[in-house]
Amino acid sequence: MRIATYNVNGIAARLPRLLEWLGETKPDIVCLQEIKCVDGAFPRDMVEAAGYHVLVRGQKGFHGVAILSRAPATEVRRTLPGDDVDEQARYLEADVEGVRVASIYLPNGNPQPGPKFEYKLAWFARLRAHALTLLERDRLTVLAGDYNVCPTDEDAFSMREMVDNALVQPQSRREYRQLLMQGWTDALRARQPTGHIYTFWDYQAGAWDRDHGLSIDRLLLDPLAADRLRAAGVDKAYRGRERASDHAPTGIDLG
DNA sequence: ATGCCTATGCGACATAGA
Repeated sequence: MRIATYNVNGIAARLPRLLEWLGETKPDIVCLQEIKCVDGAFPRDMVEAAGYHVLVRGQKGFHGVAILSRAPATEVRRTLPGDDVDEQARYLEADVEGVRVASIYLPNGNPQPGPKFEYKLAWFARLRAHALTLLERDRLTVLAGDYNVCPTDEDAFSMREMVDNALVQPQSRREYRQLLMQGWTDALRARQPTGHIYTFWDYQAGAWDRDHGLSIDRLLLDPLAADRLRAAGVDKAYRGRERASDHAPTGIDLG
C-alpha cells in the first residue's frame, strides 16, 4: 500500500500537476495540504474521475487539508482536539482499509517570536496530546503532512540563512522530538538515516536550481506501520515541472 | 538589510507562505 503526502499550495492552480502525479504514481492514500479553498470549491469531480474518494476540510483562501483514497474512507475527525475556537483548517483524520491516517498542516510560525509562533507551539502541543491517544489504540496509523519543522541542521540547506526562522527554533524542534519520542517512526529518516531528504524548495532566489531545500514534509508511523515499511521517498521530479508546487510529493510503501 | 516568487481574495495591492 502506497501512502503519500503532498502540499499542493493551491488546489486550483495545482490540479493538472496533481492529476498527472496520481496517474503516474497511483498512490492508494494521499494527504493533501494547503488546498486553499472551501469544501465546495474542491475539484471533487476531476479527482473522483481519476479514481479517488475525497474527504475535504477546507477554508477560504488559506490552509485547508484533504484525504484522497482509492478505497472508500470514513472521516474520523476534522479538527484537532484542545481548542474550540481554532478556525484554521489544518487537520483531517480518516480510516481507510484498516489504516488510520491523518492529513496534517502544522502552522508555519513565522515571524518569530510573536503570536504566530505561539500558535505553532500550542498547535504542536495539541497534536502531541492527540497523537498519544492514537498510539494507545494500537492500530495501523500514519500521520502524514507538512510539519513545518526542520528537526536537525541537516534538514535545512543553510542554518546561516535559517537561523531566525520558526522552522529551526529549539522550541519547534523540541516539540517534534517529543512527538517522535512517544513511539513514532519518521519513515524517511528510517530509510535514510543521514544526508539531505529535501521536500520543499522556495520559489525565490533560485532555490530549486541551487538545491536550497528544506526537509519538512514527513510521514510518522506507529510501531505496526513501521514494521511494514518497505520504501520511502520524495517524488522530487514534480518540483521541477511547469507550475509546480514549492513542495514535492513524499510517500511510503507499506508491505 | 532586503527582496527574490507564487497563490489567493472582491483585487487594481495586501497577506501569507517557509
